[in-house]
Amino acid sequence: MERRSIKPPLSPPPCDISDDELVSISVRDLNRQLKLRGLCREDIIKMKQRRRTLKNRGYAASCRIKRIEQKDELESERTTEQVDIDKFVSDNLNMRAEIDRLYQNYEALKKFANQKNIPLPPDLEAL
Amino acid sequence: MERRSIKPPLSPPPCDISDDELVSISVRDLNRQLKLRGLCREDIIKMKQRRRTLKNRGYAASCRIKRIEQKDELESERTTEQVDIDKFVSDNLNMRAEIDRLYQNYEALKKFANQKNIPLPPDLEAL
DNA sequence: TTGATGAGTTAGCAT
DNA sequence: ATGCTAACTCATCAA
Repeated sequence: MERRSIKPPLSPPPCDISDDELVSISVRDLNRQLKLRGLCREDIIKMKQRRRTLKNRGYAASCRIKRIEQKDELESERTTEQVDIDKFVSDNLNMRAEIDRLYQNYEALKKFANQKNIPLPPDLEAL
Repeated sequence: MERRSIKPPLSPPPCDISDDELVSISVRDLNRQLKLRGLCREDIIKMKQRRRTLKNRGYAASCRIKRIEQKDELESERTTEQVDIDKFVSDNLNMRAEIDRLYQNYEALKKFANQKNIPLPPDLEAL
């Protein structure tokens, strides 16, 4: 799966600065080093390009990681919502049962009153 | 954003077969064409490699599209679930109100019975 | 051989 | 200059 352990394929360094150093060093310090080692203009350009490529390698990696994280986040949000929905469904069933129970009780009371010929005040006749 | 209109960067064809032809032609027909045109072994290998690369270009594109589609799907599922949840929240509020209303009515009836000194059968005393 | 995918390179945009 | 991302190439794995 992993083609290069972490960075093989790049032209060999024209001098002895390692990849890790090269990407982390500041532009200022890099220029100083290059001048110090007395590299020719060509090598300086190559070095700068190598630095840019190494940086890009890192950016590409972050970009991939970010994509994966966003996908994972979406998936976990979806899972959470699914759990919430299940809870709501269950709550709804319980409440429907509760409504039914209360309604039955209420009707039973009215029926009881009717059998006993007890007139109910109008505001208690409502469904 | 789009660096190459759809396929520019590949060594120029060693003969006049276009990229589109090359990717769509069958291996069998390709071999026939190559023999017919009398290409040397080197060019044949190059041609095969160009074909493979063109194919890979297409695979990479499908892969990208697939990723985007999966993400879109996840997002739209999430949106749907969010709508469902909103509906459940609203339903729950309504049912809670309904339960409260029925409970108040029921209590009012019991209170009425109490005021009139009407004994209720035990099964109608329940909350 | 074909198709899919991770990693790396490059072009081009935006800051 | 720096960071990001789409498109591409290549290596590698599975079928």
